[in-house]
Amino acid sequence: MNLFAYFHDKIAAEIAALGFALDTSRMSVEPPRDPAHGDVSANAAMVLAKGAGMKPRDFAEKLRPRLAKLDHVTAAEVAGPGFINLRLDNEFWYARLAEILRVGPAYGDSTAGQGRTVNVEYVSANPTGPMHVGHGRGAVVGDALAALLHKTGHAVTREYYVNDAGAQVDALARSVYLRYRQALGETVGEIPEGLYLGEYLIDTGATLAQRDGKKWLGKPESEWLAPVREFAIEEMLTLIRGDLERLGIEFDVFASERKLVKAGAIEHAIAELEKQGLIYVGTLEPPKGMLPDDWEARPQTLFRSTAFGDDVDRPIKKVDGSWTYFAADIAYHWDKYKRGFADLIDVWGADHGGYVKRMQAVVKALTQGKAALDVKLCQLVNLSDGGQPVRMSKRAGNFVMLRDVIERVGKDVVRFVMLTRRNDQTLDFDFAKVVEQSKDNPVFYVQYAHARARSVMRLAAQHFGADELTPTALAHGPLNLLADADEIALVRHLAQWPRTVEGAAQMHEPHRIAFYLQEIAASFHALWNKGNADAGLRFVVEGKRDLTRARLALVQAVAFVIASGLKVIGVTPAEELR
RNA sequence: GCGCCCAUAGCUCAGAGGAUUAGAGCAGCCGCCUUCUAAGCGGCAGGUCGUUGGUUCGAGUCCAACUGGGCGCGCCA
Repeated sequence: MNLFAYFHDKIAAEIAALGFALDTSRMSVEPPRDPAHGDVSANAAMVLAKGAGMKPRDFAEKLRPRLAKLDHVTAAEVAGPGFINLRLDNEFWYARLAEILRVGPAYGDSTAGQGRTVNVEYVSANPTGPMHVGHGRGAVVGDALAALLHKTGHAVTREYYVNDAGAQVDALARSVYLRYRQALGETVGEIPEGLYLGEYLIDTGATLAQRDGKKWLGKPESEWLAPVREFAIEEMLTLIRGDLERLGIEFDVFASERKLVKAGAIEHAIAELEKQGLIYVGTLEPPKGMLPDDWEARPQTLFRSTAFGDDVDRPIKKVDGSWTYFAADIAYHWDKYKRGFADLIDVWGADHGGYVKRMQAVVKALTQGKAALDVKLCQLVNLSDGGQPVRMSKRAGNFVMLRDVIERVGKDVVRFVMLTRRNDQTLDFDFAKVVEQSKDNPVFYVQYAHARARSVMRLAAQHFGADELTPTALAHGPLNLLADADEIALVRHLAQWPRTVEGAAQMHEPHRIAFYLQEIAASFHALWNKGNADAGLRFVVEGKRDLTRARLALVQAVAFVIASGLKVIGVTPAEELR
């Protein structure tokens, strides 16, 4: 259970019992910043005193005795401008420990989402080549966020938008055709401007040659473009699917832009906007200060996104009359809404930052404000190897492929490291550092804590029967023998897991999970080391079976919470490290 | 020029509008292995939370302006 939500309800009930009909939704119940102030801190008095016609401290004093009588509360104190701080007895923490053992890695699961439908769209890399490291960051952030929302009781759909229409896939088809001719013995020379240079396309061209033989040689583009394009997209998606599989990511939906276009979804969406008077033909002001060389004023078909907070209205048609990418994205987001999603989340690269406002504007317009779109922008990943920057150039086609990174450091390392920074901070990824086995490496540090916990349990198995070490047996053990202040402190910390999960889910910030796990690992390593200094504080104490069982309960709970967190991140907990 | 993101210890970064004392890690200094993994732990030292205003009982957190950095800026996706 989220103990802070629990006490929020308790406190709200006591306020009601005092005869006040006040809105307690603004009241926060949190851990105090300074643990010396207690276990639970409520700002009720400051938020509610005005409504009750009282001074905050007077209100707090009136409420205090009632809270002091709540179960497991040993003290209620009024502090500062009117905080009410509660201290809880050890029994409460033993109950939390037993709870963790009872539910195992499902600890932290919550119904906060109330089954709300959420669509998390991430990766959505163009089907023009394998995934690179930047895609990897978005992939991990999106996937962990989806897992987090699932854990908090949302109905989550993981979705990948395939940009299989438009100029890029035409360029892909031409690039593959070139490699196809090459595979059949032609000399193609320099790859022309605008085509893809990636060496992976050599294989694709060869595969096409193998499948179709000389069928397309010497034919006009109008004949081969469509079939080659279809073939190439499928090949690229196979590559991408392979990359995702290596990362352990599985999508529920691959949404095809081409299918949407074919079904006339763009026309429908634009017609809807037109009905609302949000489409017009006009001429935009040139961007100030940075004028494109070939700029000339011309009338365009525009979406009035300024009506919803955007800076300028946005074109939905190109000069040749075809739809812009934005127009397709309008249709796509409306489609998501019509499929029943009230909450939309897009995970994009930071270079798409300029599109956030217009997309949110569209979602507002098409759903009459009933759907919310949150866009998580992921900053760059700076690759280095032992401190030496790894330079990438898309132009030269030598960008570092995600699969190579996974092959070198492993899926678990990639996933964890991608969450060691907020999504909107640039991330340094050093090949040498992330596989280092030291406390400087957060992945290792957390894995080591889990492995240590498992190691203790294995050792304990030599002294106890298997039936004595099951989580249930441990939960029913003499937990009250846990008396060391650091042991209780660790239980407290573990008991914050549900709140951490709910907070991270609500704020759409999966990195918080990685940070929390590092804290738990640190607490556990510290406790472990107290056993080095004082043998009486070791987890397994010769001749003290009851005390040992109580401590094993704590050790098992640590393992469960770390496993619970790693599951959100998509990392396999290590049983041992070699 | 405009928009978005960012600015917290020497470095890399956390920080849900709250309390006399803003936290980690690294680097620095001093310590801890006869041991369940020392692949670890403890301690010391280190801060005008970019600047200036504003809102509030209260601001690292919210608002505005400014300074500095990243990303982007009509018919690419």
